[in-house]
Amino acid sequence: MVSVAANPSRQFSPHSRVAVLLPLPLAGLYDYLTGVESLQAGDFVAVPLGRREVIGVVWGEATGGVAEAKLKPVIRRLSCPPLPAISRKFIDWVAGYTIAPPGAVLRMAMSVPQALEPVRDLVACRAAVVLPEIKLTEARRRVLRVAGDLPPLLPADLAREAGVGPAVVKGLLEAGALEPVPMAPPPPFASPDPDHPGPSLSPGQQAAADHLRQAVAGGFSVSVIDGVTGSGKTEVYFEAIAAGLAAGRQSLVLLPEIALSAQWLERFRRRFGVEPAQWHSELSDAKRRDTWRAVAAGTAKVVVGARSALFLPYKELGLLIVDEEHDAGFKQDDGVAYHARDMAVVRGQLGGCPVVLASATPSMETVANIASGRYTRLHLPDRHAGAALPTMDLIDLRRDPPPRGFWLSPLLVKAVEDTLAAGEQAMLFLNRRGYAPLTLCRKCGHRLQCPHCTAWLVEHRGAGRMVCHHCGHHVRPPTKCPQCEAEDSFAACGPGVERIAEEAAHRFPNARIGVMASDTVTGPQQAADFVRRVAEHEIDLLIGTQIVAKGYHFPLLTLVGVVDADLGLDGGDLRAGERTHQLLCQVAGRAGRAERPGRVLLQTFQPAHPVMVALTSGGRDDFIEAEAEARRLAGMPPYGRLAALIVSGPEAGAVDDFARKLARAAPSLEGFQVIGPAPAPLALLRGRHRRRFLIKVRRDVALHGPLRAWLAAVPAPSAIRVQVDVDPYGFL
DNA sequence: AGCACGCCGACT
DNA sequence: GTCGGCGTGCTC
Repeated sequence: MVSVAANPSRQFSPHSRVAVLLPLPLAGLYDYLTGVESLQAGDFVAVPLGRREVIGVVWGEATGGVAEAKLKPVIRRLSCPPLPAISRKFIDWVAGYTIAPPGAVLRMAMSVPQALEPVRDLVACRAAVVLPEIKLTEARRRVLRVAGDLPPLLPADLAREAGVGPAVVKGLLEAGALEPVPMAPPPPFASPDPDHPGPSLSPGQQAAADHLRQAVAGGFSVSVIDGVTGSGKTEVYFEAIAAGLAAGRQSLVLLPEIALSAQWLERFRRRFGVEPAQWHSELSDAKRRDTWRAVAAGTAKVVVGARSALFLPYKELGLLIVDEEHDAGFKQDDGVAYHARDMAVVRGQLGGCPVVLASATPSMETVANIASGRYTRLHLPDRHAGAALPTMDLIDLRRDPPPRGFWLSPLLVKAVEDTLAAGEQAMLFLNRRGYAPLTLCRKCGHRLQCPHCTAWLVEHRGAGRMVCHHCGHHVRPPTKCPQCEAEDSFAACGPGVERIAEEAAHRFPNARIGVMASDTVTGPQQAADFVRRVAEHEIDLLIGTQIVAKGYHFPLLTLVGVVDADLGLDGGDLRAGERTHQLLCQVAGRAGRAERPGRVLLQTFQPAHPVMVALTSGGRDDFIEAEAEARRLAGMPPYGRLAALIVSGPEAGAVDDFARKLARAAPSLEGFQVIGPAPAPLALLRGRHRRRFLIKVRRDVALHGPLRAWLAAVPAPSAIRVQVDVDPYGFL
């Protein structure tokens, strides 16, 4: 099934055949006749498919497995630059590894169909010198006035400026009252200046930067910048980018939450004088199109983006950087299930260029790769500018519990009061959106549940809704219990950030409180605005979920209170301990980054848990060693390999039947263990019943071959979907 | 992924 | 009697 792109320079002469990869989840390549044009591998072509026209990519020689009479000719070759050979190899590799159809991977690389069409000459318009005889309506007058006052504008912009519909402008153009003027193409992405004066580096940073500069001059390598929050990892890898720029090659920086990293962009601008090209889901169509083209043309020298930026058609990528490499946001669970960090390493290998991973809390996978000598560790032990690491202390909730119906221990309340009294800022962290995670009836015990998922409905009091966090289903809070019909009998159980905000407003009546969660802060603009309000001290007490843990820097923030440090430890998840440790380290890093010392208080019921001990007695290495030992003994990643199969369908019975059939056909091989079927962690999701297999494979045993053969031997009925997740992370 | 074909309920 | 719901199947 893995199709390997043939000899990249291969030409396909007229009246022969080519294999074309279409950006669809089809099983393989489709053959076409070349027509009168000569083609080469990588060319974008329009081809007929059924009764529609689809754009695909010439992948190589025809596969020949289809009847002669079925072959149709290629319609035309697009004039855009061909998809580079490395991109094609990468797509094949990712498809093979993730057991996804290559076309599904190509689709990620072709997310901007408009970018493939020739650059359209934009035509602006200005008022004609000689006004022809036309009927002047009020709308037309406004347009002509604006056109006279402003430089030539695109018709759509002119209409907007004049406050009229586009038809008015069109009419004036046709009448000759406006005349078209050719407009300059959109400004190219400004080249970042490697010699722009930037901040000076500490000796430790300098040494790491020197190593990276050398790496950029060589071929494939993986370096890991391992440094506590505030140690200046970003400035170090900026020097690698500078070296890449000097060598005239492109660099890619992957961030887990690009849309929310206004502060990162600002740092980049300070170092290089301009903003980099950006790639994320909130870009406008026009911006996406221009960025895609600039990446393909090689004029976008530095791209910062979310994981999907990995699949852009770089002309000459010379460096990949994955910041916060431990972040679970790099794992895509739907569609093609891939981990952007791991695929970035593969992309570096295929392109023969260095890869840099950066984190304050490297993943167990990365730690293992450092230990085996595959990755080189660059350690930055100190916080920049001599700032001290925050002190971390536990609040034992068994000994110092909050009053009934409250969630903040008196010790934490006192600490917040002291901090606010000193004119500093505090943050309360709780990784749970909404008001309360569970609502039940006091009379009969009925719990409000999502009709489509195995999940409770979460009360969002601000929005006046009960929301399912898995499928988005929402209802107005019911007044009567759907089970026993008791009136006003509901009790909110447990806290979410909204409830903590309510408690904080009661405890700290004079504090200006701001809540930051993914449902209150949506989009880069709002995030930037919120960050500004905190930075300018318009907010005293910041209350937030995961989203506040990510890389923001607030000089006056000296206290972080973690409301529920145990959250995420239970659930039997393989990575629960690792993830909790990383998240809490990340959150702790928000405290006291300037000259003011920071303090972190962790509320826990399990003060003896290895994660809590590691956090408070500074034993990160001990924790990692213990975690690694446990994983090694259990044959779990990174010392063994996992794959997950999710079988899903609308009917529970049919899903079970098929899962049993799969189980009977499971390969029985030494070191290849099939566990399941079992109800998936979300046994019902979006109305689909789900069963899960876990495949646990020894490191020295092949995973892909047997897995592919197994799946091919048991074709799924059309109503049933089998999702494969190699190296699963979360719950899929 | 589209877009067909195909077979059962509420409309002109 | 038809319009149209979306289940199933194919596209070189």
